[in-house]
Amino acid sequence: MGGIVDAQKLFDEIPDRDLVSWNSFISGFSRKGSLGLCLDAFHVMRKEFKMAPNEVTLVSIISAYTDNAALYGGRCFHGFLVKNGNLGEVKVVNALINMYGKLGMLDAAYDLFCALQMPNLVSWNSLLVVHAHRGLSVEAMNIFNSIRRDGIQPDQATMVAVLQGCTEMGITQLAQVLHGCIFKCGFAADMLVLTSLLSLYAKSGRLNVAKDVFGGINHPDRVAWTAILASYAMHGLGREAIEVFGDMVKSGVCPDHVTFTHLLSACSHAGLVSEGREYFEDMSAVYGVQPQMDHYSCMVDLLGRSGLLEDAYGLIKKMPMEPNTGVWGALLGACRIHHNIDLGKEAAENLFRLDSSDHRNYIMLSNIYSASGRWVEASKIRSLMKERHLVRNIGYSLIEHGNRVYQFLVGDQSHPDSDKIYAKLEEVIQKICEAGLVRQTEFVLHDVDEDVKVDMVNKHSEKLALAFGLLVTSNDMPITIIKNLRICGDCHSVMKLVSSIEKRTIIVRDPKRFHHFANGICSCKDYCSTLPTYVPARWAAYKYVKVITLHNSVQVAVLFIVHRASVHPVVCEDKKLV
DNA sequence: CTAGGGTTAG
Repeated sequence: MGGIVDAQKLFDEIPDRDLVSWNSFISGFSRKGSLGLCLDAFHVMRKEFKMAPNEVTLVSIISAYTDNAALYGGRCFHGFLVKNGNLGEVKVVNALINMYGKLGMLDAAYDLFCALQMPNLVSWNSLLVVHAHRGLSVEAMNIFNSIRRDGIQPDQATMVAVLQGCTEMGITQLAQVLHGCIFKCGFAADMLVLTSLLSLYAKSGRLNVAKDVFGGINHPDRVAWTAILASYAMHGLGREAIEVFGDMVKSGVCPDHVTFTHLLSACSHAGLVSEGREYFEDMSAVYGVQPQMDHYSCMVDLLGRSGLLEDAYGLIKKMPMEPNTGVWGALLGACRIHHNIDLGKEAAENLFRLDSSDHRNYIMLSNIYSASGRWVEASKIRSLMKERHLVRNIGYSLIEHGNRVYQFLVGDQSHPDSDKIYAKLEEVIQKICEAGLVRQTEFVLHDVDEDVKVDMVNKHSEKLALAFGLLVTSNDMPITIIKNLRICGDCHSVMKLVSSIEKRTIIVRDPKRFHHFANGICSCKDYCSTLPTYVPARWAAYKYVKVITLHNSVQVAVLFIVHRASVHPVVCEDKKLV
């Protein structure tokens, strides 16, 4: 809409047409997210005022490309910079590293970094952050190691990024080593770093250690309080999360929208419907936080899970904004639990309308149909999925033993002791079947015989990891399994029974939360998923998972050599030992 | 130029 004219008119009102004015003008547009105006101003500045940009100008423009996810334009601009010899300034290259990293071109980011004569700490951090944000834990650790090996003193941003990068793996040993680094590098009293650390511990299954780290923070702020509250919620301790909320308010720290998201989710998973309703009312009335889309999702989830499907639906109808996929997804999930096909269909239709590229939406609807024996409809959805090339992917489970992390895929036979693992699994399953295990196979999407279904379910990666854990760990240690998918209903029942029959504590982290199994019950109060194992889209970016998808018999072990408070993870790819 | 906490369908 006449961008150049607007930009010029606006600029005419500024008295000093020097570089500083131009830069503040351009960075203003950049911050507001208007890439078009940003470029118009740049054009006018160069062509009409014959002004040469400096690094501030260029960084603002690159940021605008990044924020607008304009990869093509960004690459052209990169070419323009090369042509004009503008890449001498480290800040400009750092901005480009950030742009490529955020827009998914990690190789380009890496190449730019390597071409730098003198990378500064921000260059390193940018490279680290883009890998950490993609969940590339091993790469993030390698970058962190390089920083330490080069004798560079990491700063707050480095520490935060490496801690975030490791959360995806949820490896306790890694958290402990990084904890050591934090002390060694002088961040023992840094609230931002400690907040990330407690979050990492919580996500590695060590809620108690997370609690200790939180206890060591002087005057925790809103974010730190929210992090510990979220940790309790994630571990299924709804009542405790509510207590934390009370303590937070008592200590004079104001909750914000993120705090309420976790609080409502805690109420939902603890089945505390009336408390959740109260907090939903209070958040705007008492704390001045207006409910956003996420809070409506949480409320729909809370009401829906507890069986109040009509209330949940009523809330959706009353929402002041157009419900998004999250809200409909929460309703659909509730419909699955309570077998409400009509409402579930409406939710699924809305999901299709809003996003027909997400394979989860197909699975959910297909699942609703197959759960009620409507195989024709279920198979229609499945073929639609196939038609649209929405492929299913592989699930895996990680388990620590010694200094190694073992990864099991669905039906994995690559472990050298695979025979023993399968034998142990069979023995355990037989034992718990005798104890009355009811197999849950309704989430198998294929219309096959019951015993085939049981066979498919028996090979789930978490069951293999569990059998491995039973074989190699001592009886007094909990078995901790990290999964890339939600745990399925059958595995969930198996874990519960094994915990009571074998008298073991089993901890399973799925992408959303923890399940603590002990004495035949689970901390999630059975609000678990009952879905087949599909990899969510974001996992497709994982390099080491990709390797496995290509060669099914590759065993990946991440080996950590702990060496003077620095970690050197090495990915070993041992071919299957036949 | 990097920069803490993130739930809800899987």
